[in-house]
Amino acid sequence: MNEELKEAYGFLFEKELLNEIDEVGTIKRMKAGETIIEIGDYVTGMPLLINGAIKILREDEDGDELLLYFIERGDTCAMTLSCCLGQSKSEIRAVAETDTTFVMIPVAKMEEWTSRYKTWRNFVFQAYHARLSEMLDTIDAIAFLNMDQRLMRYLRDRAKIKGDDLIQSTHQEIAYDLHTSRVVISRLLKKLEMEGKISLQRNQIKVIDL
Amino acid sequence: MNEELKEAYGFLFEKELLNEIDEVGTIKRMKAGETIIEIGDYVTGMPLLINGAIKILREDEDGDELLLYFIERGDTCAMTLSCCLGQSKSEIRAVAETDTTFVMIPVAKMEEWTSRYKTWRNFVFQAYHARLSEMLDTIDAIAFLNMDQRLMRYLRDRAKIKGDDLIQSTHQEIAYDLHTSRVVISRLLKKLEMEGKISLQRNQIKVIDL
DNA sequence: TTACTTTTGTAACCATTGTTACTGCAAAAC
DNA sequence: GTTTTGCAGTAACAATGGTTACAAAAGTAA
Repeated sequence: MNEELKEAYGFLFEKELLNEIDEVGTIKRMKAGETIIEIGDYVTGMPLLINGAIKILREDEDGDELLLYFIERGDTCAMTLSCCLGQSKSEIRAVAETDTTFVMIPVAKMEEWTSRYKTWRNFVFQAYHARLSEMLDTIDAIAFLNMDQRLMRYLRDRAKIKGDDLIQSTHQEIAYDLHTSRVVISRLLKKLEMEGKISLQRNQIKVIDL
Repeated sequence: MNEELKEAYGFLFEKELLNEIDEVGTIKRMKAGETIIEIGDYVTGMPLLINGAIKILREDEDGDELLLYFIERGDTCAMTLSCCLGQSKSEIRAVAETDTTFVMIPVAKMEEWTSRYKTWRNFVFQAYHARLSEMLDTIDAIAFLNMDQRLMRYLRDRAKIKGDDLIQSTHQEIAYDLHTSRVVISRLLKKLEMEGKISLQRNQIKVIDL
């Protein structure tokens, strides 16, 4: 049995289910920045995240992006899950935020386990629950917050997920995630630096106190 | 067996499950405008919508509202569902959009049925799926559309749900749903009227061609 | 070193949306 | 009928965020 799998999911699933996962699942590893699922792709499996983090993005017709939320260890992508059950194409893009490891479960098994294992069923429900909550948070942020507050939230999230106060990206990349322009982000970052909340260098932002 | 229940859910659930629903569920009727669930309420049951429509709203700390989506016949509120399983308080407000009839199912039964009935399980998954989709649409609207397009979308939705081109509300009510101000809505409605897309009277909007 | 590319800083300006304030009108209450 | 209340129309202005344009700085390659 794969050790990483056991470590990440051992406390959730019984031995029997873990064995089945180990048997039919395939371990995948992705480098930070690689695209895991593209919009419109047929969803062939469901990823159980073992290590790292994945960011989930939405896109409109013009190709404008928006970050929806991050997925971390012990989580799965309920959106993918949802697509699996509906046999439909992906409505979102998934990109590795850090180097990641996950187990890919074939669609067919998911269905079967849902009736056989109570722990699996609970896991799936809890995944849906978590995703709905994240979506609500995202909606709150877009609808109720100004860009400066959204930016602060974003920086906090990124720092937390990386477990490090140093965020390595360009202003342009942040602008894509928040669906705004580079100039706006530069402007607001400068303001945050003036307020002593962050410090700026080329390609990196250090979170001091957000 | 309740006839309305059979009519709305007969094609989804087997006879046995329908009987159980009929037995433990209580039929509720609400007038348009009545609040069904308030934010912070403990969720004691899950509503299966038989007739009418319910609108689901989100609120921020300042009491500012935002319409998330509508629920129609044959649907349930996945948010409520999610709260049930998590034993938590409601994160949203549900208000009857039209006069509505629904069956309230006690939380305990839900869990039980999830393991016993495949049809129920599918129904629950499909409800989650539908809700995630609606949330995505909502996010798209807020993030990618301007207020005039959001307003058109809103009017179309309301007309469709009511099955009638005549929408009865004040500009202020619309402003609340879209989380903007009355003046902005009046301005945009006037523009739509100029363009021949709607006609305006006090307390009502007639959709002509949106 | 120099030349080139990428990233960031900044100013000036525009567009959309939000705010305040006031008016006229319609319906309901008296 | 008159008065009162709530709704809608509109103007003027403010705030936020988006756009264009250009310069300076930092990093990379030659």
